Amino acid sequence: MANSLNLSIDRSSPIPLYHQVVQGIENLIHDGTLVPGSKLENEIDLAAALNLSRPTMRKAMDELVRAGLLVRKRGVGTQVVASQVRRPLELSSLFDDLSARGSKPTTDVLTFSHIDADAVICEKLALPAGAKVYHFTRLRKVDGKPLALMENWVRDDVTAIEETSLADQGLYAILRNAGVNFRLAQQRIGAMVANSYQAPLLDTVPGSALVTMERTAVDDTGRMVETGRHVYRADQYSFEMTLVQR
Amino acid sequence: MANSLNLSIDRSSPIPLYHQVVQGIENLIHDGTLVPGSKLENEIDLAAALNLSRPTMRKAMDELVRAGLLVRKRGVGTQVVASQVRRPLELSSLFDDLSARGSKPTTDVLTFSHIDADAVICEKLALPAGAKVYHFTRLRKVDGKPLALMENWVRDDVTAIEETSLADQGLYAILRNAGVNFRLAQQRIGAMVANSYQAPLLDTVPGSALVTMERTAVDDTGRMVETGRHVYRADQYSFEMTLVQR
DNA sequence: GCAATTAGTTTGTCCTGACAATAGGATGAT
DNA sequence: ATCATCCTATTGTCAGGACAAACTAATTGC
Repeated sequence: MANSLNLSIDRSSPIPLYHQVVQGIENLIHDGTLVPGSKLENEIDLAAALNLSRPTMRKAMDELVRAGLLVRKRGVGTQVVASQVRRPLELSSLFDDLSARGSKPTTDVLTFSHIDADAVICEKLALPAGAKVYHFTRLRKVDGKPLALMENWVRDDVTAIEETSLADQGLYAILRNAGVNFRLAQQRIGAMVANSYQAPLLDTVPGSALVTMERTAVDDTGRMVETGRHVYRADQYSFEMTLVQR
Repeated sequence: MANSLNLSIDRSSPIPLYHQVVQGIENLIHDGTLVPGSKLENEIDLAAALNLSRPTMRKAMDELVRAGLLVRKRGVGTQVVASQVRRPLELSSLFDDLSARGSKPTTDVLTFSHIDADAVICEKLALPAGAKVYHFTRLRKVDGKPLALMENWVRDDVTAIEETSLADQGLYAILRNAGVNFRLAQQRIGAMVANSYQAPLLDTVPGSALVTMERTAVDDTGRMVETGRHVYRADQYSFEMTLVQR
């Protein structure tokens, strides 16, 4: 069972060795070479087989354990988790997620303004009173059918935002292009029933179930760049994630 | 700004050094000694100040970065994230969460049976056809008010479950006591509107919003031990989490 | 004055080596 | 046969060193 993984490591590549191992094992699990429940060789031998040091091998396996693909037990070994693992939902935008799945998301910009932030928004973005922010609401459709109604506030000292660019691409893509490196986000997921404003926009009826998501995103300098409140049609969207015990 | 952290490391303690550092810095952030946005000393000096090696210091900081408390940038340094940090919601049970918050959760066991798993459950728990499982539905109340309606299936080869013990403690506590070490869970969060069965149990009206959660938990041997479908009153519960970019 | 180069700081990656802790099976004694 | 003990395999923790890459700021050259 414990066959040495058939991986190729490119030491001249700019991408870190441990990350190459992560991707390699991920692929082996995805294409079925590593079947769920099977045991891996011990990390010492694996490292030797790939001409890597043990810490590097360990770092790769750590990532996979955190991602929920592997399970380790001291004195026993490492196993492939028996589950059809979905992407552990990292910090990404809805637009990117949908695009990656092959759907074609479109965006209608419903409102767009550059305004003084009210007290609540100043609080959420840790801005001084009187700061200005971009505020806009968008309707996200996929294959022509409405999926999400999104309201966002973005601090205006990171980049200028044009209404037209919001129609073309996701908010996160715009901010990334402007040099913003997102690091983490605080998120809250709940539920509500559609009101008479939301229902027609989402092509549903008042009283139908909606998933709500509030998020505030922080960049690599510790600034809170963006906060927003989104609602999704519950029959077309839900949040999947993998929780890992530490 | 860059004052050496005032931490005490106990080398004789059984808890790992890096974890002591994690807890120490967590406490400093919580009690306000390390204010949001402030810069930490560089890892080399910090390690030296605590008489630790750099890898150990780094491992501690890695954890804190993953937990969303710190933000690092090459060539620049490490900062405390400017956010009112909530617990990143790990793999824990509702019962434990509520208890930790000081609430007093109670449980009504509505149904309890030991049955043949149907095809869907066998699929979810990766069990062979014809395997038996425990199936039960519970109503979780806090301070006497209903909060969640929970339906669960547990494979029966991990431990025997008594209906009476479910009323006293959380499911995860029972399984942990039986020697089950949970490692990860796949989770999906969505929304629905209360139907005529759920509404009276949750002390609300049909048509009100509910948060739905489906979860399958895996233990350290890779077995899928438990799967369940829970619904929560949307006005009393939501899921909070911190997403970290890797 | 302004841009390009350079130097210094800090985190990122990778290596080697060592010992500890745990799980599980093998072994031995009762 | 059953229980306790030992042994082995494997992961967990920790140290110390080396170089690379990215960012900042100062210096230099024009």
